[in-house]
Parts: sequence; C-alpha cells; structure tokens
Amino acid sequence: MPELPEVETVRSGLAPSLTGAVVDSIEILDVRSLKRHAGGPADFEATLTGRRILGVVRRGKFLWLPLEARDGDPEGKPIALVGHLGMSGQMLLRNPGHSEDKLTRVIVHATEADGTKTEFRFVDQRIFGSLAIDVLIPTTDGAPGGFSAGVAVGESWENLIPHSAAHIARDPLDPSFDSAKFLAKLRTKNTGIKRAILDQNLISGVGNIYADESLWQSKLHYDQQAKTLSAAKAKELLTAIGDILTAAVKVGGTSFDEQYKNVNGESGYFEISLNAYGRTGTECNRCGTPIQRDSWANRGSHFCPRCQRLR
DNA sequence: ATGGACACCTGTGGGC
DNA sequence: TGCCCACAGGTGTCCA
Repeated sequence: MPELPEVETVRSGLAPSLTGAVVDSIEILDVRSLKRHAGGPADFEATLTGRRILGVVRRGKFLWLPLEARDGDPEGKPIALVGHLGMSGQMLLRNPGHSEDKLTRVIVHATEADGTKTEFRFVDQRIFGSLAIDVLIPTTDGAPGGFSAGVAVGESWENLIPHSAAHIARDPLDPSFDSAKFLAKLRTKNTGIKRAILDQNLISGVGNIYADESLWQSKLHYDQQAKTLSAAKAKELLTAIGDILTAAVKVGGTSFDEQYKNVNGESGYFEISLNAYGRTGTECNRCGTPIQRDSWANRGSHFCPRCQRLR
C-alpha cells in the first residue's frame, strides 16, 4: 500500500531515533519477512547485531539504513539494512514494554545515540514487504543514492545505493531527478501512460493511488499511449505527480484503513482530498460524472469517463 | 521492448 | 452465523 509519501513519512520518522543507534539484538517472528536476505535468518541476525546505523535513506518506495563497517565484512564492501513495505508493511518505533503489535514479523532492539532503548518493529500483514542486508554500490551519476534530509553519521555511504535497488529510477522529489530526461524518455514509450508512470525503472515512488490521482488531475485516460502526449501535456502530468506527492508528504501520507501507519502507529489524512482513487460511483469533483473503476493489469483504475477520455 | 498472467500472502467486507 | 468471492497501497519473473 505504501507509495512514496507513506515511505517518506516512515523515513523521516525513523531518522531521528535510528541515526547513530546501535543494534542490540534481533527477534525474528516470521522468517518469511527475510526472504530477500540471501544468507538466511541466522546470517541476518549475526550481521546486524552490534552494528551502528549511520542514516535512513529513501529512493522511491525503497528504504535503507547504511551500517557501520567492521572487520570481516565480505570484500570490505559497505552494507545496509534494506527495507520495503510491499503492500502492507509498517515500521514502528516502540518503547520497550509497549503492548505487542499484531502481525509483527521482526523486532530490532536498539540503543539510540543518547542511550535511550527502543524497538524497531517490522509489521506486515501480507508479507510482500521484506528486510534484507545488501551491499552498497556507487550510483551511476555520482550523486547521493536517495533522499536522507537531516541527521546522519559520516558520509561514506552517501553516493551509494543498495545493489537490490540500483535499477530503481530516481523519484520526482529527489534533487537529482532529471525532469528533461524523464520527459523525453516517457514520450518514446510504446505503452499506456499509467503503465509508464508505474514503471519504477522510469520514475519511482508512484503507485496505484497517486497514478490515478495524477491522471485525473491532468485529464488523461490510463490507456492513453505515452508517445501520443505533447511535450506540454507530459510536463503537465509530471507537475501533477510532483504536486500530489508533495501535498501527500505534507499531511503524512494517505490511509483509509489499518494498513498504513506512521512510526507512531498513527494514520495519515490525505484521503479527504482524493479525487479518483477509491471513489467509484461518486461524482467527479470537476464535472459531476460518476467516477468509474475499470479492471486493469490485475488491479483497479479509477477515472472520470468524461474528463479523462481516450484520444 | 511490451504486456499478460501469475506468484508471493493475509485479512476484510459484501452478498447470499 | 457461515461460506465464498472480490479486492487491497507492490514487485519480480516467466512466457508469448
């Protein structure tokens, strides 16, 4: 469920507590949450325990925590704890002794830089999300691997990205996002516009909610071929994406059920301003026509059949 | 390069 | 109340 604004809300919530914190111990309640860790649960625990966390970084929907190097690291390569929330993941910070959170899969016990004890709890209903330790490699453009405003320890990890996230394009809130390059590439794509903006190799961070919202905002049908967009229309769409993601980050992400929570276990409020997603049958806020939901690519697409015509 | 189907999972809500 | 089906914010892989 979480898209860029939800993941950014989690990132900014984790950073003050976890930057500079040291991992004391790990509790693995469900090994399936570690399925993307190549070495298995025992290796995960051994590699993470005793490490200092250097920062909290995000690109698109991927989060990672660069870890302090130590003797015995394979090939002396820097590593990070990489997290993805999948459809239903949550990362909660709890005081020791806090009541248990349902569907908790992994708990990392840590001591913050000021000595405070804390618990980082990875909660995930559907287990499409994961935690894994991965090597960090240099970014191809030499710029920082992702977004990590604020506190940090050192900068040896700055221009690196986890190997498992290296194929993910920069997101539109990344200072190193190249708008001109994205727009040019978008207009060569021989595919529908929604498919294109959901392609994390082209632009990252956009998921089903914000895709539908951005297309509604710029009056585009989800199946409109990307290559038919004028330069101006493509730019209008990118502006809508940026504006909507920014607005959603400001209110702490979107949530309409128990599945998305910030690190304190609280929900966001963006649902009040959704114009298309989840509004099947209700009147379009622009023209009054009922919003339609089509089955599309094994999921749903919400749009106004009058404002967003296929051309 | 593109797209479709499917796999990975659990939980909830609606209809009957 | 119980059962079955549809549906849910994502990603990766295999196969035409």
